[in-house]
Amino acid sequence: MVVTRFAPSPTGYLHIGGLRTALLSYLWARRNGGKFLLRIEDTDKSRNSEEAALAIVEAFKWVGLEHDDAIVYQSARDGVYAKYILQLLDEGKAYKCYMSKDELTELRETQMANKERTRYDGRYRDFDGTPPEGIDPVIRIKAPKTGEIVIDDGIKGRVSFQAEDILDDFIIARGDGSPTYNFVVAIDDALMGVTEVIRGDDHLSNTPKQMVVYRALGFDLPKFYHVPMIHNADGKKLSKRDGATDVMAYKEMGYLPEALLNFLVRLGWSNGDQEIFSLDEMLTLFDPSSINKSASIYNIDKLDWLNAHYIKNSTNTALATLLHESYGVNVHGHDQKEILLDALKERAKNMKELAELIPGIIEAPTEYDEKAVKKAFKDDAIAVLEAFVTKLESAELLHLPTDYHHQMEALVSEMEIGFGKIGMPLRVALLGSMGGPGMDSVMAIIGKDETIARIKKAVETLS
RNA sequence: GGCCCCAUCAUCUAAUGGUUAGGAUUCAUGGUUUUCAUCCAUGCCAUAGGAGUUCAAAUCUCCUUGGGGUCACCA
Repeated sequence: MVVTRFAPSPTGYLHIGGLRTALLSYLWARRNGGKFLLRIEDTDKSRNSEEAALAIVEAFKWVGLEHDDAIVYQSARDGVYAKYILQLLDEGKAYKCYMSKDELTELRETQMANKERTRYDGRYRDFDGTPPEGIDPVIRIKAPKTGEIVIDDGIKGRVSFQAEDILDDFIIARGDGSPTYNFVVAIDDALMGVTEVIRGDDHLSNTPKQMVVYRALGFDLPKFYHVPMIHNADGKKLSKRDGATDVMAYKEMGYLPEALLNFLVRLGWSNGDQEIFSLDEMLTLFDPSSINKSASIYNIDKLDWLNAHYIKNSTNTALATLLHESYGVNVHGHDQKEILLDALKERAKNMKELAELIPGIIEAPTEYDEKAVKKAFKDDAIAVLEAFVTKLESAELLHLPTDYHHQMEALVSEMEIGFGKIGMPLRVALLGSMGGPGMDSVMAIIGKDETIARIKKAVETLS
């Protein structure tokens, strides 16, 4: 069975880059009928892990990703780690190191001064004398001193390191006994049965260390997929400074989760010329081994385009629900919902914008844009509007946009004028400015009485 | 700096030794529209550089250059 996992460190919210690796892990697990697990890496006890986990679950819920089984908290697994530390100590695969932090710093400085690689010198590796007083020893694992370490990465291919270049006997437990990251990651992945580790390629250089732990403990290695980073416009790793990195901020900005997921899955991965992917399509098509090797730059333009696309293709019912729940905007009645949203959903880049467009239609204008008035109200505009009011008053069964359209057509043919002669002044009268949806739709949305009232008010104010 | 990774339009990417190097976004222009947006059409724009291998290189090899990541008793 394929088991993947997402293992964020608790920073308080779900990062957009994290969502991408989570999505990819999720897709691959689901496609193979496997499991997608969630683990919170909170070995640093000073941070509030409960809150962070909640924030991540909330974001998962918003985008529709579901993890299997209970969330695993590393902070609750001290006993597990302690057991393995003891085991390694017993087997002579790890040892206590009594070097003080000052000594360590000193060693590093000397090495730096000599332009050597900074590394632990292994002075306690085979120590059997009397340990110095007053030092809480750290536990170090015996790492190979020489030899080649090869990662058979599902994305990068064969990546090879020399032990002498990168390894030393690294710390697996601190002076206070708490275990360190590279140690617990390996243990948890192995114990949780993770078969494929899909994560950012900033972890590539951690992998050899984790492999040392796997080997020492006799665990089977998972398949690694190191996904290239997402960069900002400057080509650097995306960071908080780059603005919207919190997934939930995208909800606030009015993005649809399907747009965000579609955008993220296309970063570094493609299926021919296809741009639009439903979650179902991703589920049948995605394969981590076809992810690109190079980093991609985060460019919001394409997200905007996708978001507009998904809004246009949403049902009015779905939009109305969202508008109500997230923006407190209510559209009343079946007709208004259908006609109004049909007219507006083609014009909004995001849900926030859509929400803001609505009052501009259903509320009467309180003022008239000066430029628009100047452009629209010349010659006999007033007379045309008055004639139109008369026409509407005598008309029956005005309901759909086409009904109003017929009225406009009739008027322009009777008066022998162009469409613009009625369209432009009418637009100013009903909306207060140029721009916006077709007048036939607007009239159908606000209805006959309101239409007449708005025209009369405009005629009165502007003549 | 050591180690590792990467390199096709501005951006996301396609082309797994043979294509006029394709698509999408952005941008520009035109059309549609009473207006704006949408939509449609058209256009602009790329194989980082240099050696090799080959009948043939974006694609394979090497070098250079450039970019990124990582080097903790953080995760």
